[in-house]
Amino acid sequence: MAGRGRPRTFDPDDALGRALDVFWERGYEGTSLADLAQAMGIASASIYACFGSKEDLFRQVMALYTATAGAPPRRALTDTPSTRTAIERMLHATVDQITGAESPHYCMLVLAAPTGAIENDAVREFLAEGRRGQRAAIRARLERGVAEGDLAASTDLDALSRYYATVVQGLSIQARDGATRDELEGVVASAMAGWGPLTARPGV
Amino acid sequence: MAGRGRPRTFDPDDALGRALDVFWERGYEGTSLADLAQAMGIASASIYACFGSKEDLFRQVMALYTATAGAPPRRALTDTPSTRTAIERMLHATVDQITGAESPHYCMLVLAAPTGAIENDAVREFLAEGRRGQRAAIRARLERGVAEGDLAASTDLDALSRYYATVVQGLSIQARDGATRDELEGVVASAMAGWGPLTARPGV
DNA sequence: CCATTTTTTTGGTGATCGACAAACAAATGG
DNA sequence: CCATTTGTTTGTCGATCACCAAAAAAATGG
Repeated sequence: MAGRGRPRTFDPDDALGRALDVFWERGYEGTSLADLAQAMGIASASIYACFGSKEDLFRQVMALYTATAGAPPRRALTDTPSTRTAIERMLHATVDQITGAESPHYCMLVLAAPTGAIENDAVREFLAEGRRGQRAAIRARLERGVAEGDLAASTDLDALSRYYATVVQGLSIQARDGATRDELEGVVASAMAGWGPLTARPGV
Repeated sequence: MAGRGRPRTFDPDDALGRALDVFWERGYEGTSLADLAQAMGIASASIYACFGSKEDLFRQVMALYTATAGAPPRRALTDTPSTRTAIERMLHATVDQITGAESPHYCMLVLAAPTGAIENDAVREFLAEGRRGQRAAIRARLERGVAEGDLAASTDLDALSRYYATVVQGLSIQARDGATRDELEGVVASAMAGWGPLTARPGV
């Protein structure tokens, strides 16, 4: 085993983690290959040999990001029995994530590349697809609530899921602007205040 | 009057409007001076002579943006007697603004430069300051509601203003991802559903 | 030892970035 | 007509962009 040629002098997983740090701090377009090469401790030619283009590397970085930073909110959504509590815990997990001391205060899916040069359209669409996935996950959880009799069948799942997706994404802007964890908990509490009116059986 | 030297061959206000279009489409870092020069119909040297650096131009563009695109939500906030209706109309005006056919579907204050290279920190802070102004305007309107007896004095104005600012900013992501006007109206309605619980006098 | 395979190192590609200097053009004041 | 002032045109600056070719290095199989 172990292949034939010259062995790698770096750990690709470790290098990917360092690339994540840089992309997280500066966004997609704000990060240059020189930045990446320095942070990853390898020459840019090695980046191309191991990860492909800058865009390829970014997609692999986002896969790592989704698997790590994205896990807690996703788990809160699926692992909580009560639908209402599932949404609430998902929001709290999001706040936790974007106010941590270890990393920049925003969700990469939301702010790593919302605008930019035309040539990077594919990257923006890639992230937009991820965000649509966020909303789809929320909607799926609400559907499950209806199926389990936890939520009135008359609930407007489109509106409700989009509403909470909007809050999740707005939180990143707030955190980026310096809002504290406590302040964002207040936002979450406010966002949950509408749960009763929004899920009540109409006309009953 | 009319100065001494050679007269300008272009209208600065018109050129500023064209610069706004480009910055709006591609964000701050995604827009190059070549893009601007072409859209404004003048050489880049003329841009420097008339507007200063790229950053200077962007600040003037944002002043124009705030005065035009930013006016309807701002007016809805101040010109509506009922506090609740003022917030609601502000949200509707925002949805109107970011789903218009004439311009990209997002608020520049929110998405023109949320992340990017370190050298553009000043621009990001400039926009962050504008966003904090958004929330301050909402808060000021709520304070007025309290002063006018329209809102219970016990209302948590910090949390409430931050909550609606979060929704306003989240709407830009939703619109950018293709949400229709009707879908965003549903988000606004959902966001307003919490108004009653959030403004009720506690323990009464 | 040698051929093969794979990675690293080195160095540089053309393109584009924001910004500006110098030369030229068009107006006014005298 | 001429000096002055201001704007435009032209050309280009050094830096940086994403990307890659060529050569050298380090492993394996025979």
